[in-house]
Amino acid sequence: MPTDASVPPRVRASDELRQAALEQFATVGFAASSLQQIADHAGYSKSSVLYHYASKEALLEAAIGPSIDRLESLLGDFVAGGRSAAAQAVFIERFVDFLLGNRLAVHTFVNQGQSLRGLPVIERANTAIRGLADSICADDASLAEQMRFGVALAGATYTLVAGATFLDDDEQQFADADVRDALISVLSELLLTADGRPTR
Amino acid sequence: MPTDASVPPRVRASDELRQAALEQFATVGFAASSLQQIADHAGYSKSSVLYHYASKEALLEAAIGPSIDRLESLLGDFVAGGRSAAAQAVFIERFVDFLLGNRLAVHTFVNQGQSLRGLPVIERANTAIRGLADSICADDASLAEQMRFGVALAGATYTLVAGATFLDDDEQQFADADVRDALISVLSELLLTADGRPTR
DNA sequence: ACGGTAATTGACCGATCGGTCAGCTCCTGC
DNA sequence: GCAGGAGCTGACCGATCGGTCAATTACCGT
Repeated sequence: MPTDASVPPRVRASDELRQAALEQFATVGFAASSLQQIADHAGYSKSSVLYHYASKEALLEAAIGPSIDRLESLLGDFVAGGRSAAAQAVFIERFVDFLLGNRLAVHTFVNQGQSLRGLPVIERANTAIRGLADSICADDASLAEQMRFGVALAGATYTLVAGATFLDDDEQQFADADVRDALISVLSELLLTADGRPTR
Repeated sequence: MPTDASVPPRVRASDELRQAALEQFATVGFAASSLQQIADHAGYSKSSVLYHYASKEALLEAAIGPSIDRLESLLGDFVAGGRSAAAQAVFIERFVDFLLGNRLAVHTFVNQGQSLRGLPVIERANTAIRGLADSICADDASLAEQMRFGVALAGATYTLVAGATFLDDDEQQFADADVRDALISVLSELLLTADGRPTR
C-alpha cells in the first residue's frame, strides 16, 4: 500500500560500486585502482563488480560519464548563448557550480586525461575540455590573452579539485558557498574582457 | 692525450634510463609505467634498469629529485629575500623559468602528488609545494586572496605542463620565450598585490 | 510448490607486475 | 696473461592484475 516508503532507502549495488570506483579513480588513479580494491571498498567481491560492469573501462565510463554529459551541456548552452559580458558571467557561475558538484569526476578526467588517452570516455572528456578552451577564448586573442584563459580554467579546476592535497587543512573547512563566491570573483576578474581592459 | 675529446659525447646509461623513466612517468603516470616499458624505450633490458636503480621508486627519485631540489632552493631564496613587490616580481620570473626548465618533472609530481602519497620523494615535493603556497600567500589573506594565489600557481603550472593535452596544436609551436613573457605578465597581474588593489 | 531470473561469489586463467640471481662479456690494472 | 670489477642480460620467482565461468543463493510470478 505505501507507494514507496520501504523501497527508496535501499541503495543499488551498482550505485555503491560506481561511487566506490569514482573515489578510487580520483584518489589513487585509474591505473593504480584494482577491481579488488574497489570491491573491498564497497563491500562486494571482485566478481560482483564485473557482474554489474562489463569491464574496468565500463566502470570508468559509468563513474565519470554523467559528469562529462553535464560539461558538454554547459558548453553547448554557452556556445548557443553568445559571448556578451553578461553571458560570460552566467557561464562562469555555472562552471564553478559544475566544478563544485562534480569534484571527483572532474579531478579524474582532468588529472588523468593525458595518461588515459585512448579510452573513449576520456577522449570525450578531452574533447569537451578542448571545446571549452576554444569557445571561451577568441580565436584572434593574443598569447597573453590565451594564457589568461588557460590559467583561469586550469587554476580554478585544479584549485578546487586537488586543493585537498596542498591547501592548509584549515582551509578545508571553508563552506562551499564561500569558496564558490571567491572563485567566481577571481574568475570574473580574469575572464571578463569586455570591461575595457586591453590585451595586457 | 686528448683531455676529454672522445669521452664526453658518450652518454651514460643511467642518464638515458633516468630520462626515459621521466618521460614515461610524466606521460602515462608512475603506476602505469612498467620497468619493461622504460627499459624498451631506452633500449636496455629490464634487468639493466634494476642494475642502475635499486627499485622503481629509486628511479622516480632520480628522475624528479633534482627538480624538487631546485624548487626548494627557489623557495628558500624567496623566503629569505622578503616580500616586497620587487622581490615578488623576481620570484615570479624565476618560478616561470623553473616551470619551463622542469616541465616533465613538475608535471609528474604535481599531477601525481596526491595518488603517490607515501613515497618519500613525493612527500618532499608536496611539502615544497605547500611551502610555496604558504610563503607567497599572507596568513591573514582573505579567502578570495588565497584563491587568487591558488589559481595563479596551479593555473600556471597546469597550463605549461599539461597544456600539450588541451591547447591547440598551433599554440604548441609558440616559442618558449613568448610563453615565458605572457605567463609572467598574467602571474604578475594576479599575484602582485602591492599595487594598491584591495581584497577584491 | 515450482521454474526462472537477478545477484553474488570463489575458483581459476593467462598475462604482467616489481624484483632476484647467476652468468655472460668487456675493459682495465698489475 | 690474467684476476677482477663494471655493465648488462635472460631465466626465474611470487604476487597481483583484469577477466571468465560454473555454482549457489534469494526472490519472483504463476
